[in-house]
Amino acid sequence: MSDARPTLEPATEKGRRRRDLILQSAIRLFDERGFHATGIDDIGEAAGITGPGVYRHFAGKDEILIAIFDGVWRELRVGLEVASGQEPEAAVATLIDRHVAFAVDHRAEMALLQRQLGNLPADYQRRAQANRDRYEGVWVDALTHLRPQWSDAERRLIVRATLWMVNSYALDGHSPDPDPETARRVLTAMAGTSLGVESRASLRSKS
Amino acid sequence: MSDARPTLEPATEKGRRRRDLILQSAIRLFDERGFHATGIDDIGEAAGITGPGVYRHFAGKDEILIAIFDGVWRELRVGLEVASGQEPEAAVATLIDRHVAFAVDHRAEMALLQRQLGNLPADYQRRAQANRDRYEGVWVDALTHLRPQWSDAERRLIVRATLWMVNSYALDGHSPDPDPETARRVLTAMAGTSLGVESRASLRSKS
DNA sequence: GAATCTAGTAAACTGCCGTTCACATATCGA
DNA sequence: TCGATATGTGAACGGCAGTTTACTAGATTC
Repeated sequence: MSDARPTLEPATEKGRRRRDLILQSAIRLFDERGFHATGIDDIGEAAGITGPGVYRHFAGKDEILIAIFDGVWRELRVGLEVASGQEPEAAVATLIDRHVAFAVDHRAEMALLQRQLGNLPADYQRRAQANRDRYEGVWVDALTHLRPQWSDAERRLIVRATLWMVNSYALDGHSPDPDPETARRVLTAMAGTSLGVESRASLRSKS
Repeated sequence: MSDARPTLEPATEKGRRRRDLILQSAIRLFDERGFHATGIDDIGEAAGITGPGVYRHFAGKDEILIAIFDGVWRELRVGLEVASGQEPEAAVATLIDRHVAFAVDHRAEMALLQRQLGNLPADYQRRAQANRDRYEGVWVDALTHLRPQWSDAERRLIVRATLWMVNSYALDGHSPDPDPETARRVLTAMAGTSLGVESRASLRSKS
């Protein structure tokens, strides 16, 4: 028997490389043209194969976007772990630094996460929402120790507003591209101010 | 002869009402389910007619979204005009107040503008980009007088970040809904801080 | 009060696009 | 060397959803 459903876990080195190529191509194309405007054939072609070949690596178009999102969450979780051992003020500074760095260094992925989530089936959207709640929760908790005078709803609102603010760099077009270093510096300072952490704080903690 | 293309400008009062119904239904549905997940039949049904009936009022699905966007821009432009006669500091305060008010009072429309623009044809996206540049330009200009020490690229970056921050209220789900008044107050203060306008300033100017 | 225009319907059309199928090639362990 | 598995191709399929068409009922006008 030869045609029991294919594994979809890359078995060989070649398979791993192709899978990565597909993911990188999809990130670029989804970001440039949007999820629906990008065809499977486009993704395949950008990855050096034909459209149907993509199905050797992903069960469907949705799965590609899901894999991208999972990668983003995996990366963002690292920031949470680094911050988890620190005092509230240093923790917030770390969270900001990490998030800003990721948003600046991985524009397209961050933009996709904010814009294209609505294109996935509802059950995955719930999973993603749980990820987000957990991520924001850590920010809110750290802030709770720092600004107990704010209400819970206010802290949540402020954290969300701050995250969107930072993500703006990823979301906005690329017109008069501010160089990444400037963006990193300005956004870090703005986020610190928003959360009431003195910019001094966000400037010192280097990982 | 009876079938020269229909006008598409509402001719009767009934037509005007139906057109508005379609627009309001589409705003809600596009926001809840996304542009592609919402069918013409869904929109028609929500507006009390069948799918094809929508084509008596709009030339196509795209045109509905475009009409929504044009409405948003029309409304936002009013804020620009109000601010245009004022001194830089008051102008910025007015821009903030107006934008916050619109984002809080018209969550769905603002969310659509940020999220669903990518679903429209490229030539309309250019038109929308021009609208946005003009809108942001007024903010940047007012800020130029206020904070000449910042570079042009920095000002642009900061304005965009601030706008995304305010729009966060419209973009984020509705989970622990902070009441609109709190949101308005907090976001206005945060925006003022981001732009270096003392919150005192943003608190006084009431239209 | 016939002619005309508007608003609406049901049914059919159509093109796109994700997906599946049948088949080829190559890689590789035993 | 040989079977098994992984990877890839071209062609076809199938369904959804936006749109068009032909037709009807109501309103409006002269």
